[in-house]
Amino acid sequence: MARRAATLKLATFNVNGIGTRLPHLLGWLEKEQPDIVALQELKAMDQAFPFAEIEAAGYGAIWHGQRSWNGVALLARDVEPVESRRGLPGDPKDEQSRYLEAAVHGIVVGCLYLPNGNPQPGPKFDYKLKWMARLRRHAKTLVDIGHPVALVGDFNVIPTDEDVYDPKSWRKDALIQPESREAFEALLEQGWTDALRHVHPDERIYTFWDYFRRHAERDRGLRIDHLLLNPPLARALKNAGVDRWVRLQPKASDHAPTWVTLSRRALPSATRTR
DNA sequence: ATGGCTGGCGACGCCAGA
Repeated sequence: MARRAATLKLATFNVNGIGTRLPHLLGWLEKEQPDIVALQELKAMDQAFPFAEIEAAGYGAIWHGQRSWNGVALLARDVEPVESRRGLPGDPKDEQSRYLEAAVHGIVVGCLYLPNGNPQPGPKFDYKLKWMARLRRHAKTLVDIGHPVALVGDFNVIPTDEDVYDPKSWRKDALIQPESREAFEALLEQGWTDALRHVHPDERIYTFWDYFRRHAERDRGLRIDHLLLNPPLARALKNAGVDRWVRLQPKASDHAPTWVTLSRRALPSATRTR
């Protein structure tokens, strides 16, 4: 029997259309073997989610689709995620599929697709800021529960000028506005660790490159996909990175899978025994 | 300062993304 790896790999990947990107997703799962995966921008209704192919790859899954836009999912190697929440609390009229939460391998994982907010100013930017306020309220209930929690996904926020190849060219964009950054900062101040920045404090490291001017090949990108860890989970953090090779493939998503590895020994025993 | 690419939708151009 194969010995279990000492680390657990948790990743987030905005696929920009699960239909078009299924071959990329399956190729990446096969090569990198993540244990937990949060997906965003399925751009597909529930019945179009390719569960058979994902299950054949060795993953259990839950998903929350939507016609044309949005859509989030959680995958777990060898097990079924145990859903704890579908939709962000705080606005019963919000119809957009942007939040899904589950217990997976002993960790509570919130998968989120934060609104883009462009153009700003305007109603879409207002929606973004309101959504971030709701996320902060919900995150506050999770950060101190004394159990490992991760909030991961496409946050659509460039936290600092070190997280963008050219801040000037993004000056008017919703992703870089002071209000967006302050809301993200306020979230971190609850006690969350920005895992990628924690592991790489001084490096330029991007998770998104737009489709223009060969920006991916020239590594002119943004860091907007984040993995936030609460204190019990941050203690288990071993490494973090971006699978940029996925972005350099033909017909790729504009985002790359972004991940952390976690020491199983530093996690509660439930994650080590079955 | 602007436009450049891409996916989904549903029938060729439009909306949304970031």
